[in-house]
Amino acid sequence: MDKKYYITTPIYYINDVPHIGHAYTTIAADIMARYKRLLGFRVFFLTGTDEHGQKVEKAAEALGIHPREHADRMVDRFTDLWRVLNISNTGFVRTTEERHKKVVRHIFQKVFEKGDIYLGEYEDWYCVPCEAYYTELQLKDGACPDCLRKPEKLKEESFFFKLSKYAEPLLELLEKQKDFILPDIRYNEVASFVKGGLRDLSVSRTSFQWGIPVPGNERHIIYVWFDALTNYLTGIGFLEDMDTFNTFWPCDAHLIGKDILRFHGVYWPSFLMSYGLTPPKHVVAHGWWTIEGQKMSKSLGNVIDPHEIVKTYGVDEFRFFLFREVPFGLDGDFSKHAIVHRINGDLANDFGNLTSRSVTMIGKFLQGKIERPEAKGGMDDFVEENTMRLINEYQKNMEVFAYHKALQSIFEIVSILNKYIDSEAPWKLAKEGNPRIKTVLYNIWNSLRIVAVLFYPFMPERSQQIWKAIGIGRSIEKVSFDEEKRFYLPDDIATIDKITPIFPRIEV
RNA sequence: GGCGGUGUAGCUCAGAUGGUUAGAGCAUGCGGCUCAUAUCCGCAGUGUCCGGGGUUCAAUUCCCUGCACCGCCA
Repeated sequence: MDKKYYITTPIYYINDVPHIGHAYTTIAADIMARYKRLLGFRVFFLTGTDEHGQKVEKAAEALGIHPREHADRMVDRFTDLWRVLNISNTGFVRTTEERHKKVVRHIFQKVFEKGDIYLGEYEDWYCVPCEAYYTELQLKDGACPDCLRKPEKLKEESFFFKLSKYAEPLLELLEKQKDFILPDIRYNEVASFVKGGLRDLSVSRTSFQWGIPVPGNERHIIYVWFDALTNYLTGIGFLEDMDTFNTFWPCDAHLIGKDILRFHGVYWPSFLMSYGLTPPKHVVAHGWWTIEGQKMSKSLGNVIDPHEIVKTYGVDEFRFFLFREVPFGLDGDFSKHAIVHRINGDLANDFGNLTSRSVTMIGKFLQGKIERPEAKGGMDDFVEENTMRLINEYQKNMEVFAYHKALQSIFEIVSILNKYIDSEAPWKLAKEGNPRIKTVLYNIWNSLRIVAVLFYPFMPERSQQIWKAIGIGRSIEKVSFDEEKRFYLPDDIATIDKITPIFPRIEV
């Protein structure tokens, strides 16, 4: 059976400058995409940009240009960053593309014909910067409860989606797919929201023009979330290329920030059920990053440009830090001290130094040639057994996006290897002319090769460098995980010599 | 206000269907090695396991209550 995997990031709103939060979600998706490819899956990895809405319209107006032109300028900021961060997406949707508008109109039309969308009227307060609607009660002293800016009062004719009709089906979905929402801590949040009763959702606006008009009633623009969520269908060829679409739908995982959980955990599956498509398998919500202990905000001026971090610390180091530092799902704090600490402690001292000492010993004691083991003893079996055990742990954790735990498993192997080197003291075996030196270095070489594979989804470039350093010429991204997760002796290893540190210490 | 969660070593956290010495990483102190990026390895710790009450032979682990913090909703 053909193994396939479909993973998405949200489409990012082009009015924001890409920051650590965007990078985080996208790297998280990239890690899974790379991991699944190693396992032999056909992966579709989709990201994109959300380009409609009042905010874009107003920004363009302020610049005196057409919103489309504004969007064209802004979208590069995202694609540039993805290139810098080594994002391996296979698709990219812009909501202004014709193929997308076609899909949105189609879905809207069908859902309307089914009777799940009807014309009504509502009165609400709308906060333009937040793109959010509030009832009179939700306002805080007449201001937006989120950003405290003054909202606009709206009384409009609007199309409504019969969300209320889907409370029961949603509860059934949540009951049937206990892992629909990941991590667990977010599950109740969605469940209790649904249990609290759902009111019908306004899915059109007449207050601005920049968007996709409602079919048959062009005065109305389709609500940004109805428009945006639908990108997950567009991206894999819905309507245009149904073969591809049918291969990859239903989606395996939508990665999102916790702030848009409701849209993905409640609205999106409802839209899909109404249209008649299977809801996604998982919605994975992660936490937020603070910067040096403070909430990220434009007014504080502490929004960090990911380009800067990459320039200072390196792409892989940045990718690594984000998932090593914080349990996936929880909030985290980004600070210079923390990233330097992680790089020096985990990467330079523990892992990098392990690589250096291993490579050097193979060069010195075996003249750069790994050989088949002859005699066993000491901790030899312990190393192989535990490497195998920890590979399993790693895989279990990767499957549920517990990246931090997966990384912990890798570092347990690293730690075992450092202890192993110490207890077996290859330099002594060499001096004694003990043949077990071959066994010990064979084991170290094998574990190290595997560790590089395990690290690969997180640090693709560094992993490749390590493979090269231990004499493997193959491209690490093309290997089969199952082939590599065993101890063996390939016949095409290059001579192994010295290396310059792969993760140099950062002196402070 | 309603629902849910959390509160364990200096810091970040793990953990026990209740039962002998409650764990890991980081940070701190001491010792060892020399293959290695002044890296690595070993040892040493310290804890009213949030407060109060209850169930029990026995609770930090279960129940109730209080406090603090967090999330979602209104």
